Amino acid sequence: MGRGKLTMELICNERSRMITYHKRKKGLTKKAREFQILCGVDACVIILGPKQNNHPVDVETWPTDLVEVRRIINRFRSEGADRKKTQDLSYFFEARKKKVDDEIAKLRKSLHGKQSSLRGIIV
Amino acid sequence: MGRGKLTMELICNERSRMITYHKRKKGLTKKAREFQILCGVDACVIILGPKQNNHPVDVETWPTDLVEVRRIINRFRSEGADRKKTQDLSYFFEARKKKVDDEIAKLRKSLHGKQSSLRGIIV
DNA sequence: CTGGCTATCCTTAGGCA
DNA sequence: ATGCCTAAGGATAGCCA
Repeated sequence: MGRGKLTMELICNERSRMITYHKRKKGLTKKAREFQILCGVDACVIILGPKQNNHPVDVETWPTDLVEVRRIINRFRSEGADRKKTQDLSYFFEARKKKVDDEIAKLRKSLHGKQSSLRGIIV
Repeated sequence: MGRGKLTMELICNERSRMITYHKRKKGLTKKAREFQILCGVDACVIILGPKQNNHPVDVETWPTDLVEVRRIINRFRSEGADRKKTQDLSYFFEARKKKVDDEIAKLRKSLHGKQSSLRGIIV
């Protein structure tokens, strides 16, 4: 954009990169805001800026209200994870592991005093 | 944009809203991708679509890899919260309270046997 | 709905003060 | 760094097939 096309790769010149960082950070959050308003949906953007010497990392979010950000993350964690269960392997395995853990816990509980019968069985 | 300006408010017509939803969702994630590549930063977008009858909520993220999304959320939780300590009131007060509590604890400890000198002073 | 098309508006890279 | 300016390229609302 601007005066001349930009190849889609990391901007080498640090000064240009920082300027573009600030400009596009603003543009991205603006788009998120418009998207949310126009379409009436929850949209959340989290930006973790470049590491700078003697500065904490620049953090920017949309919405700016961290309570809102957390709310959307929580919705994502529950509804999003649910939605993607069959697509995302790690979630799948996490869910399966939990199920197995719960089963084991239940067994342990109901088997008090029956330990002998479990000799040689890994529980 | 497009043919004519758009007022920044919820699009009433449901059909138009859905079309715009899909178009802008694509645009937003593209911007996030470009931003990440050009500037070499962690950027994460979470979109929770409109509720539809007989459909689970449409969830879209950038990056599409949920492991990456979680990594960025975790970075945000740790570094982000840290960064905003001085901006976010709840964090600010939490931090201040802790500091005061620590001071009080320290005082109490070092003043064993000197209680009389604190008579009338709230500690 | 799904996928182009395009007139218009928007974003922004590079300059400059 | 900090903030405007502007030309070019990008995004997209409304249409149409």
